[in-house]
Formats: sequence, structure tokens, C-alpha cells
Amino acid sequence: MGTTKSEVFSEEINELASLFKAMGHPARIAIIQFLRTQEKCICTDLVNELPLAQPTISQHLKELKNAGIIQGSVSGTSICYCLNLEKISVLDSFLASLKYDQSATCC
Amino acid sequence: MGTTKSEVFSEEINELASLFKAMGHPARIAIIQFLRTQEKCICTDLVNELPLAQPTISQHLKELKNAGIIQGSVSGTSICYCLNLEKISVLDSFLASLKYDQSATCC
DNA sequence: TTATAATATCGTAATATTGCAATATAACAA
DNA sequence: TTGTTATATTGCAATATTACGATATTATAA
Repeated sequence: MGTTKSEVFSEEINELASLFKAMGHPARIAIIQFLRTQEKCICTDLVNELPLAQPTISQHLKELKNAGIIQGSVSGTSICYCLNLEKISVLDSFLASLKYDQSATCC
Repeated sequence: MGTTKSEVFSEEINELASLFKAMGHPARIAIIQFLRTQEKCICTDLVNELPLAQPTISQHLKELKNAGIIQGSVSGTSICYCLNLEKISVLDSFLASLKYDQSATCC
């Protein structure tokens, strides 16, 4: 126990869950919000922006990257991290599909 | 350590993160998907539908309820759980706001 | 009352996550 | 080369999550 039983669920469900999970942390939401407002984003900006240590931020960036929510391209000594709108759309479509089904609310 | 440093983030960010977190598990996505297709939903249906033990499903339902993503009303011996579209909208709006900001993609 | 059925709670083992100091790496500058 | 700056990785302690058996609760039925 302690491990999520992902084997028993469809790939689609697992993908959605891991995307949501990647966004399920305040630091990662803050990172995403900051990325939205920046033309380019390098990690140092985040270290100055967020009240977390550099290794912690690096770790959160890695998780967002693993989930595919952000992309990073090396740019000299720094790195440009950006949102991957395709993945955002996957979540957005899922949520939208819930909203447009009226029978979903019965309580 | 081991605890999320929520104190250092805004309430808005923490609320978004906890909603995303609540959806960040395949069983909970499956529950939400199942709720979407049902007129009414009682827990037994889920126990038959999902390959998880009853206490596990009950626990996941509780987490979704705590986050406000579903609502439950007692109906005799069983319980009718339903989606709370308001919370879904909170997430949906956040994601939509990311999509409509073109400067977000620079990589 | 006694049974039964539906759901919740408790307790706990296994595992995952979080945060960070220390350290490593990689690119550029002097 | 030697520094310096930006980011990543390692290791680890503290805490959280997951899954489920056992058990409790609650509502109705017999």
C-alpha cells in the first residue's frame, strides 16, 4: 500500500490525474502564474519571486516539466521555461466537458 | 519538512492548488467521470464500478467533498453525490486565463 | 427487536511528497 | 585556467497519501 493503483485505470484517466496532480501544489500554481506574466522566464526570477529555496523551486519545475505542463529550453547559463498550452488544453477540455453536462448536478 | 508551506502563498493560490490536488488521483478522476454520466450516484455503484475496496472509495469521496468538488446529500440508506460545478468553474477559469495569454508561450 | 444493506471511520503498513543544506554541473567571463 | 553565476542533483528528515481489513454507524426491512 501507499502506492496509487494506476494499473487498474485507463491511460486517459491516469494522464488527466497526473496533470492535475502536477498542478496540485501552491508553489507550482505560483510558478505557472508567474510564467503567464513573463515574456521569458528564468529560474532566478522565480528564486527571487517565491519564498522557497532554490533546490525546492528546481524540484517543482522538474515536476511540472515531467508532467509536460512546462517546457524549458537552455539559453546560455539560464533556462527559459514556458507553459505548454497543449497540456493545459487537455485539462481545460476535461473540465469543460463536465460543465456542459447538466445531468451532472442532481443535489 | 514534508509539509507544504502554504502560509507563504496567497489564499487564491492555495485554493486553486487544493482543488487541483483533489483531482490529482486516477480514482478521483474516475469518480468524477462516473458522476458525469449518472443521473444520481450512490456509493455502491462506485464500489461496483471501480476496482477499489469500499473504504478506499469512501476516502476518495471524502477528499473530493472536502475540496468542495462534489456534494453529497443523504437519501435513505444511500447517499447521492454530485458534482459542484462552481468549483469546476474556478479551475476552468484559471486554465482558460492561461490559454488566452499568448505571451505565455516563448519556447 | 433483529437482521440487513449502505456508507463511514479507525488503525496501520507501505510508499510518496516536501523542503532544504550540501554539493555537483555547466556556461560564460576575466 | 580560475572565478562566477545559474541551475540541477543528492541525501535525508519530517510529514502526507494510499489502500484496505476490521469495525462502527445509520437507516430501513422483516
